[in-house]
Amino acid sequence: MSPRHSAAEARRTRERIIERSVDLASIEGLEGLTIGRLALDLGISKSGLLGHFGTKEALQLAALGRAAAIFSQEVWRPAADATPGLPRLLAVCDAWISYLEREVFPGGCLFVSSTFEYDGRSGPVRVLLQRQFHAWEHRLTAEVRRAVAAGDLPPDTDAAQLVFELYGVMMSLNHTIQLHGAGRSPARAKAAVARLLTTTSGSGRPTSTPGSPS
Amino acid sequence: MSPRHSAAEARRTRERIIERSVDLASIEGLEGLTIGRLALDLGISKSGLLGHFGTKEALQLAALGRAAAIFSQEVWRPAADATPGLPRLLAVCDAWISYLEREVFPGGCLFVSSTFEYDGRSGPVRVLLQRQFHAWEHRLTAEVRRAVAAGDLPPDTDAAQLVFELYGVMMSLNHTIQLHGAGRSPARAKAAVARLLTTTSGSGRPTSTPGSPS
DNA sequence: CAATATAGCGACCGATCGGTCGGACTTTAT
DNA sequence: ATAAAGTCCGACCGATCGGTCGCTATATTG
Repeated sequence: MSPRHSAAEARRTRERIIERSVDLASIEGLEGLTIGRLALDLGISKSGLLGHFGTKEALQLAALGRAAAIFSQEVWRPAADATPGLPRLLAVCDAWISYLEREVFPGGCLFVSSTFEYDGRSGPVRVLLQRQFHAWEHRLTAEVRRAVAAGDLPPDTDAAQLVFELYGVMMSLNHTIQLHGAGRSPARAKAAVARLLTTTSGSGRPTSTPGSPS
Repeated sequence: MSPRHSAAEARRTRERIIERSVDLASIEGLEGLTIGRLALDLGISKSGLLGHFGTKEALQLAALGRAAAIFSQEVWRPAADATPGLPRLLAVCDAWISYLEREVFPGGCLFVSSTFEYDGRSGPVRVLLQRQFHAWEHRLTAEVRRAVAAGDLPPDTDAAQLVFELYGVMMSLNHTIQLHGAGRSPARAKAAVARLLTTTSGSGRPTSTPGSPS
């Protein structure tokens, strides 16, 4: 049906491969993603699939790149319209929590799981992961600093420290969702973010029960 | 050299296998741990190794059990002598950070990485992981409640929320160490814990730069 | 001492892994 | 029309996977 060997169709095939790879890798891991299984899943041949990338590693890098695009689309873009500084930071965190809650990647955030998969090894995949994390960290830190400059966060705020802790909240959320199911954890994550980013005068006391936990 | 087929020697062999499995699994992952590699590494045969456990899954479960014992030894026991409640909680967090900082498992906390490896699957390994996490969570929560009862934490403290956030700090620390190297992250983790567990009157404001960051 | 149990070994199994190769076929460029 | 480029396939490769099956050698039991 239809031309199956045109250049345009080839690009579509490549896209399909990458898309499926991202989903599969989030479940089985970047290494657990196998060419044969992927090809069978897509109804194409192993060699036809591999012809698009050459090696499995190239496919992994492509999948990671696509995952970054999806993450950016899901977490950063919804907050792009918010005013820079604290409002955008809050919007990012909301989108981030929603992204984890909706399980955009069926097996949990691909970056986090890939990091734990590749933390002991070396090679291009690990390097790309490091760069991606660093970039995201940089984006967040810059936003925190903007919030500080705007006076929405205390002037002595340690931006890197705040980002470190925000990360922790999101990783705890991701972990809980994947292992135990969502449950109350999204609400907990929201509460934690609020406590980290909201400097209501008087009480910054941590972890007290919120009024309405929904 | 020496009797190599005695029952006592067999137990020692089994121990050696499990110990090595824990280390290898923390680097390569529970699934990436392969029988052949492990046997070669220990200088024994594949079949001789597998004879002790029957299946790879049994070996994985044994490794997870051993990892739990090590974790308990490293994180819980140093705090066992502290008085229950907040002091013990602080001691646990200190030991926890130290455990991550010293990289007791060379590839990072085995439980965390295993969770991300198995979160999409099912079977005995995942079930054991769930139980182990639940047990640890329970331990921590009980300690938080004890601290609340003793008046060392505010009476309206949400214990589960606090544990959720402590988890996040430790996971962020683990992640940072494994991906970027330790650097300032242990200090950040300590600051985060202090902010979560210390209720100095007046300022509970988050993430301000500490006086001496070492 | 004889009988039994078992630790460990070497050879081997089917399955699957990532990857290669040559050709069939279609599109595109000339 | 013809040549060049490119997509995709089926067959195949060596390596490795988890696991099985006798077998030997030793330790334990009676």
